[in-house]
Amino acid sequence: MQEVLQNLNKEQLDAVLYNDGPLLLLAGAGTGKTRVLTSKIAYIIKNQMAMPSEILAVTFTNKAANEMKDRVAKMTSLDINNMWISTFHSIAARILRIHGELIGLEKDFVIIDQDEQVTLIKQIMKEFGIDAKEYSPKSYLELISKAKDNTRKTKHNLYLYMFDEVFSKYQSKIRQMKMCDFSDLLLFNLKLFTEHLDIRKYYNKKFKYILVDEYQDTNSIQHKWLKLISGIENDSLVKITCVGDDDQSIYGWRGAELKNILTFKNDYKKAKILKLERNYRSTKNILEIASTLISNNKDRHSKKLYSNNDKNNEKVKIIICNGAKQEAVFVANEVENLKQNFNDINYKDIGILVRAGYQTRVFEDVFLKYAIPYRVIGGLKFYDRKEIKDCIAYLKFIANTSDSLSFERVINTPRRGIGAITISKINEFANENNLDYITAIENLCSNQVLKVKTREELLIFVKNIKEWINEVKITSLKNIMQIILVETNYREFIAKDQDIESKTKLENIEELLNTLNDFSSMDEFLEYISLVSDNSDKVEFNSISIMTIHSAKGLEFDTIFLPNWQEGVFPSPKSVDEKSTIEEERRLAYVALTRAKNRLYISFSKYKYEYDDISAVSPSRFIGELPEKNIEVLDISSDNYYYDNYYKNKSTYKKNYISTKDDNAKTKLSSGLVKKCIHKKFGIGYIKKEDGDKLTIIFEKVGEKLIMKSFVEIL
DNA sequence: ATCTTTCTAGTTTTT
DNA sequence: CTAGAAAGAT
Repeated sequence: MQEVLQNLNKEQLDAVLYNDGPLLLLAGAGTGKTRVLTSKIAYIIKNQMAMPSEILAVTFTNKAANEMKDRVAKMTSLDINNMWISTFHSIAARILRIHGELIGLEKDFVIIDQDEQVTLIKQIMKEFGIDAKEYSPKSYLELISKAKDNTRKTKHNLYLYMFDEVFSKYQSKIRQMKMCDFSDLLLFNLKLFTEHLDIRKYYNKKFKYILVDEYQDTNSIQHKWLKLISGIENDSLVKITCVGDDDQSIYGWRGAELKNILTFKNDYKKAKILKLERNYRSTKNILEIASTLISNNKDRHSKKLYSNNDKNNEKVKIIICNGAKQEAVFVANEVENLKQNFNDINYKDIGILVRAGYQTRVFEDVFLKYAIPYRVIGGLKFYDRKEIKDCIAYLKFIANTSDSLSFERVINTPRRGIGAITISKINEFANENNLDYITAIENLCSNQVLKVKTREELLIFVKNIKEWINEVKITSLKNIMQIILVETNYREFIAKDQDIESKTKLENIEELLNTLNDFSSMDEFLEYISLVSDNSDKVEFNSISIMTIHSAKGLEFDTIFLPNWQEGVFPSPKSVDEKSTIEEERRLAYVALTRAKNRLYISFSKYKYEYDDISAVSPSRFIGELPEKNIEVLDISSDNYYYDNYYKNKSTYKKNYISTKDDNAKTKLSSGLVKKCIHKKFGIGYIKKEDGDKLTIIFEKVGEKLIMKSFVEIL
């Protein structure tokens, strides 16, 4: 028992030991909230206050859930598979798989992904004759999820042409395809719990302790769901522990309601409120600028974070740059400087956090040229790649031949000579007669409506699908995928585009096959990719992490770079008019600042270079809110070392840009390599051997590769 | 039906 | 400038 409680401070210990009723734990950034949660679970189990299966721990991300599982497993050496530690959505899905049929849900419902949602909305807009230029499909989707995620029927302040019609069509279509979107998972849970009291009571009784992470991010459905599953209506001393930090609430745009955490006592009248205020992560300078910044917000619980960390108390650096490119070059150079001057700093200790996804690109460009290893976290996910989606669409269609989205993806990939007209005929016929696609095609082909060639192709397709449907019952997922790939000539279809990307695509497909090995059933796999799959790489290699601030929440790095702190970027222009959203932007800034342990760099540009146009921009208002005594300003905006006429003469710049790096590169260069080159994907390399139009190149990042001459630029 | 070219609109954050 | 969509050509 002692080892579970070891290394906890007084505040943390109090939080772990309080188990008499509802508890709200306000845990500031870096105060060890995950430690408290995991220690609490371990304590409850070791003390035999509950069985592992009687504990429910809810998180927002898979990353958080996995981390919690790992830590609990280490502390208790128990099988964590018995425990309900996962995201809101996974738990909701799990419950629906068991009881969904009671409320008319199919046992094998599929979760719709984002791309599919967009496709579907586009389809519906077309049906209603809504111009996609005038109204974006995304705006409909946004409003739909807003409407769904809000249990209170507040009227939305945004009106869209024919929104109600689009909404109800969307809903009926996804139900027709046996699909649920993310909001549905929780909505159906609410339905289940309200219509079937016995089920609700079963879960109230089953879960003796409920723990909720990042409570400030709950939306109104999740809030209601928690009240139902915890059984608060019948028991004012229900054992629920909610951990959160109102200052880190950054998902308001997704429906999160800050008031859930601010007015916790309204829901749980007997609640105890505890605070964690000792920060173990950051230096005093970092903590002070973060605290000062966030104190400009009005909507918050008051709290005072403090730190005893005196080591390496460098001031926070503000870098004034000329443009986005220069900011990236500065970071690249500074990274190398740090690595040279401090032995304990490595690429993996460095994080670059940006406001929006598109900002990562400049860094990718520059790091590739500098041969600095990096990875973009949360960017393009494995399962979002075209080739992978194609493969999965085949699997999904086999599992559900009413799935129109997978059908449309699959029917003419690879090319079968089935075009838009044939597809819409099939669609129409299927809809009118309420048939699945296979039956619809068979019926259509039995008369003479379609051309002979089209008919032949369609019948082959149908025959294949039927075979695969049978085979999937008797063989492994990997095998069926392999069969599909061979019989559709999918690999050849990919390989015929002879670009370098086709090779990686083929590799991705092999990777998918490997992954399929881990699953015994289709359902399990589909659930995994839509809810559980983590987009972070499994192999953790030593590289700089580049990501959005949103996806950095919960993480920490020795050194953090925060680029592009300009008005018009951060705060995001879409949020400057409303007070509530500007406070959320400030919280986002607070999250960004508090990720840093020892070193923090904030930079901004004086100019933006956009669409071949230059305009002046001003620094973010948040920079003006930082206390001067904790910062140090460095203006490099006129420094040629970083700038080098790039915008006046691209080619000159490119050469200078590489040459500034040459001295470093030479030291890395093993002897015998002569000609230097750049590859779009692999970065800097040295040509070892030339054989006709093929080159053997040793890349700094990825090692030796055989590459076509035309794919590299020789310097 | 498919491949090629011209045009045009555009950058928040995600389970 | 660039991705994606519409129009044009085969």
